[in-house]
Amino acid sequence: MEDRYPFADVEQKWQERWEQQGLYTVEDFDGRPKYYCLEMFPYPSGRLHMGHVRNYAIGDVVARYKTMQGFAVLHPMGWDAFGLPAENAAIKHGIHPRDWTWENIAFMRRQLQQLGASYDWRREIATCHPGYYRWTQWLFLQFFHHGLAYKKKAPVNWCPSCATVLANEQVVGGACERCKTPVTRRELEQWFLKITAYSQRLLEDLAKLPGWPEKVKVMQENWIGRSEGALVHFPVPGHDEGISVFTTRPDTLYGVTYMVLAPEHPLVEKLTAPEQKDAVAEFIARARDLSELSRTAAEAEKSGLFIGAYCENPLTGERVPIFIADYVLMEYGTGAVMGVPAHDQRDFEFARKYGLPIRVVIQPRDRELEPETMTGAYVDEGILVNSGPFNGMDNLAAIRAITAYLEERGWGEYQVNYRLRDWLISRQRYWGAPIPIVYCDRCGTVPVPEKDLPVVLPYDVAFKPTGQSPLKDCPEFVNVACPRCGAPACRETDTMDTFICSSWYYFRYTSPREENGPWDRAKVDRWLPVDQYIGGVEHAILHLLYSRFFTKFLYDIGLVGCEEPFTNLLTQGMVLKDGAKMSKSKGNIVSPEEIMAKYGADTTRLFILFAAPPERDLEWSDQGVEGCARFLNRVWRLVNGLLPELGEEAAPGENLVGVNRELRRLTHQTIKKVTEDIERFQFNTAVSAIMELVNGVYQFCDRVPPVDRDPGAVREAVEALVVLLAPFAPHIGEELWWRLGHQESVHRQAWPKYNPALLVQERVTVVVQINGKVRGRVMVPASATPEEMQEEALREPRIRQLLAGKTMVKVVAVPGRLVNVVVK
RNA sequence: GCCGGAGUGGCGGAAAGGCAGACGCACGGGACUUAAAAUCCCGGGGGAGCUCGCUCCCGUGUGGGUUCAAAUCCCACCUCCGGCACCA
Repeated sequence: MEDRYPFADVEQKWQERWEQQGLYTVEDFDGRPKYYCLEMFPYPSGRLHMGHVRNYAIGDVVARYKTMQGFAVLHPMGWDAFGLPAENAAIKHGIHPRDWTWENIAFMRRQLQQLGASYDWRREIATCHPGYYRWTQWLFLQFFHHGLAYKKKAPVNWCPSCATVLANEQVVGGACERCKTPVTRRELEQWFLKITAYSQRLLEDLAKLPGWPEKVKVMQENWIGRSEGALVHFPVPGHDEGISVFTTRPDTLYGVTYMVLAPEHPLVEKLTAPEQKDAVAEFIARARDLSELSRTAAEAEKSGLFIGAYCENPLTGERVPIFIADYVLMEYGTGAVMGVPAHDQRDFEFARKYGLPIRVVIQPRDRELEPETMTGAYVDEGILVNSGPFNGMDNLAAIRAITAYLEERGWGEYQVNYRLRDWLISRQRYWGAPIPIVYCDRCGTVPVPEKDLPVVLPYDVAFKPTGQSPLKDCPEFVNVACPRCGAPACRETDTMDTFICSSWYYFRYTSPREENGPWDRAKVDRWLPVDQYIGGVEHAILHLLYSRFFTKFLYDIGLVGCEEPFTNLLTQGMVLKDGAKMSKSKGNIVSPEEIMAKYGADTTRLFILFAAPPERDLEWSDQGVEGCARFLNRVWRLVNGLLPELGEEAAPGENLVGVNRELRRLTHQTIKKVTEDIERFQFNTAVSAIMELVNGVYQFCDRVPPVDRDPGAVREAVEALVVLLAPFAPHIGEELWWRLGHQESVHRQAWPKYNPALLVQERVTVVVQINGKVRGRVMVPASATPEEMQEEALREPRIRQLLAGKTMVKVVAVPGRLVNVVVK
């Protein structure tokens, strides 16, 4: 008999058969309730890494489990196929991005099939396919027609190494997310999507997502960064235009002793006094040269410069000196900040450095602040002083009162401000979806008509990171007749940020080959929203926020019926080796190919699911993998060894007692545990429970001679084992299922149900505690009442001995668990 | 600085207020074998006592609290990880 599971043969055999049978194809309308299980699609970088394996192993368990529960499960896979690495490969290795990408896709698709993942490959999509990006372009035009795609000249984050613009989201700590080069600033004409129009809804609707991890919701909340306050207008004597500032603390308005503008603020040039012009110009030049990194670097000294001009505090008519300082950001608020040194730490430091007055306008209730002796700003609550008509008012009340006062006089208004900025989508790159816009001298900016989509990427293009799109050097692409007037015109040569492509792919899976629109509405309504989305936490902000934005927009224009795309979200942890993320530079990469070649897909999957709960980081262990291989061999031997005595289908005997009854109890207990654990995504403990079942059946066989075994009870245990294991280790599950005499895939079986009556034990051991410490245990009938348990516990000689001479204060008895005797 | 999350044996981890350490890895002992591998069985939190069966004490980052009972709940603190960060 084979004593080793021949994984290579078994895996290949079943993968071929599953494909022939179309085991994983799902029809759109088949009467079953739907379940949409989605894993984040990969960038086709070349080959799978362990993070992918983890992601797709988790998704596969969920998809198989839900299928066995009777759902029609949509479980698709595709490729986030546009992006920079393809172009870098072109530059480095002289291979065309398109060819490179399609080769990678072919290789990685093969790897996913080898993993045994249950995808409906008929629904495969790739964002770089014209049949897909045609609709990416079409969706861009919908944004355009609704005024949510616009072009403006803007200071942008520029990566000198990648020679491209980066979205704010792609700048991490002042450096390029991809290559870590410090980001600099440039002024360019760029396309934007107006995500800020959805700030409030993106924030509010987080409350409608109870199935998302708190962590992710908080990260999005911080990213959107809502703050409430007032917009206050400070007139500048001698000028028509005043300075507007946003403040969250209008209650401190009487404490303003200076004003600061961002160096880029348009008013700086107009307001600067003649004698300060040179100094200001020098200051601005220095600020511009500083990269974003050093400018925002930690607690850098705040430097500023008086521009020789004054504005007026609208509440007091007081003269307020105007500074420029690089700590004020043009991108946030109005690019101007009022300085209240007494009640803002940053302003306090700035005022001390430049000798500006500090005026206390909020006094704490328990002491008196003196500007001369203060060592820091007072930012807590208190009572207003030095604040004209508002003296004596509680500062929280004063926020509202002063805002109302400003509004009455037209000096300001209540305002909500967001940190979120519009989404810059232009990329000066080749390998992306072309922005479907034509520039005509006569007609201006003209959208490409829908009938002319897709705007196809030309194949013959030179790849040089020049800072402008390689498409600029491609006359066949650039030169086009204006769609409106027919005159010679030029195409937009920038391509779209790849995050656009991945913001709507989950809709496309429902109708992947649809030609009359981005999707078939009935199919989107059938499948969406995604019931379970699974992927890395690194997408907590970017991808997930953009996808939510797209969905809300599409809902508003009537193209989809849901406002949130992903009902439940599981963010998996990283795969670590020696405590660190696997990376080339650390040389700690474990390749899935090698592991799968050595141990097979089932062992690889099993280990990765068993080693840690899915949300936590997972420490790779070669010995742990070895242990999982050993376990599958153990299952293999157990089931094959029992085959001869199992015979035909047989129901477990009625009213079994003793060991056979105990075996049935173990079987049903395991079904219960595994079901509950999968429901809450505790795959590691689900696998443990299956291991315990295997250990239990081995022990049963060891202790009970064949004549005493109930064949039905044994068959029940073995079949439960195989069926419960199947979502985790689909190949060995299938093979053993057929060996057990079945003629239909294990993956089409109904998920087993446990019988509660069989879980009940006649007698249970309960712990007896004295003052909370375990001092003994007694056997009682499972149905024993607290009183009976107490009686039984107090009859126990050892307990009586320990209680001798003590006064019993009270006794707590928890049925089936314990008796606790409290004594003095 | 602000916001999250986590700290449990040699290791990965388990315990949804009720026997801390399931399951697995590593380790030790035994069986099988000429031998090894594979496999199977048994044993492991720390300390102390002893009639060798068991008994007692201490143990879930630290200190306090709630409770008959706390890894779990509350308060304070320490450490590590993640996110945001001159946000006005």
